[in-house]
Amino acid sequence: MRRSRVTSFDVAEAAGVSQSTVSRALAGSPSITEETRSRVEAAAAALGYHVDARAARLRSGRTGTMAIVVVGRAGSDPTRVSGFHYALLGSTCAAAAECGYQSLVAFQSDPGEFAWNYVAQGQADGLVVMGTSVNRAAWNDLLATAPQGPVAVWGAPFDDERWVRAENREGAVLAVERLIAAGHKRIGFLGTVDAEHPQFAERYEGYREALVRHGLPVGEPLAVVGDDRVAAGREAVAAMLGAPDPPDAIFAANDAIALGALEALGRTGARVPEEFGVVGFDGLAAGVHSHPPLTTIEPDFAEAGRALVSRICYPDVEPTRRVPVRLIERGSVRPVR
Amino acid sequence: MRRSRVTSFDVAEAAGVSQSTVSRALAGSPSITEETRSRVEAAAAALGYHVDARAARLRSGRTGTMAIVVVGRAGSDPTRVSGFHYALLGSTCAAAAECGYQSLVAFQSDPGEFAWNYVAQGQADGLVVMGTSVNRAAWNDLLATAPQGPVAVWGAPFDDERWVRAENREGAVLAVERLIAAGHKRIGFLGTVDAEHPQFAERYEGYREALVRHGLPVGEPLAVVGDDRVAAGREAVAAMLGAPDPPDAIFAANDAIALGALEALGRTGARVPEEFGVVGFDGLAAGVHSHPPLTTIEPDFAEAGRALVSRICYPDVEPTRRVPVRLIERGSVRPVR
DNA sequence: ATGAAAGCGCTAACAG
DNA sequence: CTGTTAGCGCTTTCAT
Repeated sequence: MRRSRVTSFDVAEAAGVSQSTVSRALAGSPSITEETRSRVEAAAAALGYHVDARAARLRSGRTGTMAIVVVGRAGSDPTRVSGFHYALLGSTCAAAAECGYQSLVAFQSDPGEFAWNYVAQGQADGLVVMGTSVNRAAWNDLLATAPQGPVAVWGAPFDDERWVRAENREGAVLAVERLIAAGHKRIGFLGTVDAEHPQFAERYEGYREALVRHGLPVGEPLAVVGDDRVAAGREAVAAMLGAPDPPDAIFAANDAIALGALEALGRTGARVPEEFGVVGFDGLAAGVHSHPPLTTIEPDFAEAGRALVSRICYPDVEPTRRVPVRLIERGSVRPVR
Repeated sequence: MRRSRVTSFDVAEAAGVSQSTVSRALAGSPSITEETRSRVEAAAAALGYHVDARAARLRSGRTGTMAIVVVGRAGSDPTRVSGFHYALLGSTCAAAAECGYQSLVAFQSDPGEFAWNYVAQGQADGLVVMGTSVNRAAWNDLLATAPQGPVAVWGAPFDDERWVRAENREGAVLAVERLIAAGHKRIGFLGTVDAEHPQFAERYEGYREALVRHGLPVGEPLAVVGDDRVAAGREAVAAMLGAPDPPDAIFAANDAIALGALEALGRTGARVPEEFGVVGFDGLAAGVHSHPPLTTIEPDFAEAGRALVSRICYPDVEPTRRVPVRLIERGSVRPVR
């Protein structure tokens, strides 16, 4: 006859204390003698006891869990989520663990699977949403639902008080100054700049700022069309090179676009980095193996995870909204002379 | 004065039914009139009521949650988890959602953070573990802990009854036959084959089988050393090319090794794919942007996720252990003449 | 520093 | 088909 679940009462009996003492001892309450605590811990270990999270959560009202939603492109499966968002997801889970939180993760891309009310359902204490800005339906649904509890957002195509972002402007300045240092004079910007792409707009701002500061011509942003950024980058580069007075370097609004650009450049026979420079943004792992390897601006992922998570773990402290970035030298810009 | 949480009693009162009817109606019990159900649903919506998962879980004993642990390399952060495991993680979360399960995910790489007893703690109904086989400490810890509840495993360096794997042998046959079709005669195998690498051993088996079948010479597996597979692949290829009678094509045990090999090959000036063929295994996204793009064997990720998850959702049905694979033609093998 | 008692909000067994 | 009732196992007052 199999005994039912070991409860804190069983441990209490074995340790010769009350059930509430067991609870306190195992929860690390300071008002428990070290001696009592170790007796309780020994009894718990002997019986193979584990606090039942279901009961603890019901009673305390907290869940110790963070809901993390990764928004993908409409109609696509999680396999095709960008490496950037995977890295950010990983860092966010790690940051949550640092705060003693678990991570409930959901990949959502299509209407019908959108769900944000994890807090209302008692599944989590807060919500982190990250993903591609191109999925308007998802972001609109998030806006319309107005989930309760603390929320932190990365990648939304709108400005509100909940976002966390990379230092996009500063990163763009780094990128462009690197190209300038390599001797490039006509530097183009690859990326759509409009209200739907606030991150790209910030990067364009930094691009402009750096060029103006150095007295170099500022190009119009060359819009990339389509949700497939790589393909978009490929096509945009073709358009750019076909125009009169083409650039001799480009700063791409992100690595996916830059990777597409690199491909197209390779096909036209442009010599990168000897004659043509390329810098991306995001720190994509795929850029390590591209030809040539992609020089890029990488946000500090660990800090990004912490910034997102701290809005939920520490809702009362002033939130960090900007995450520092750094230049990763790989091989798509020639060495500084 | 803020009212406390809306409960099923409030909904019951508003709908003029008993509390248990509310519970049944919202849980989709078939023994509820459609008329009653819609009245309850209307009341619930009007009050903004959501079933409290904490209470439901305590009472029912189930959690509707799957714990997914991603094992990384010792001392590394989640940012450096392989793209393969990210894709598998995504597919597993998606498969869990298909079964109506939530996914609690944890990245673990170092002793001190290992935790497998999610079921004992009432956090999940089962456990999926995936990750790199090189982290012996983690896998040993898993073995030693023997967590309760259903468990499914991908990537462990040992054989037991819980693993799920790709059709490694069949995939290797596909890879090697593709190289043979391209006219290659001396095909090498890049990867360590020993008890710690059961997946590589299976791939070597398929490699051997295909070559024997076609009457071609079977090479010894060329061990790759170090946990960084890319670097290992780079070095192994150098060794292979330095040996007498070097191969004119290689099948790498996985894409990371193949990517390293491609790099080293490029540096030595070998012309891939015109004179030298390379095929990898895993379907890594980074292989899309390598030079040349990497031809590879890709497991069906969606099926992999389902196979893992079904061990937890449907513990009574005969589990699927093998996941089908397919050849992804990219560009590292020349066209069939 | 510890014990006694209450009750979190729900599901499920049992009636009717 | 619906109502009544009894807990699930814990955390947290309130005592002592």
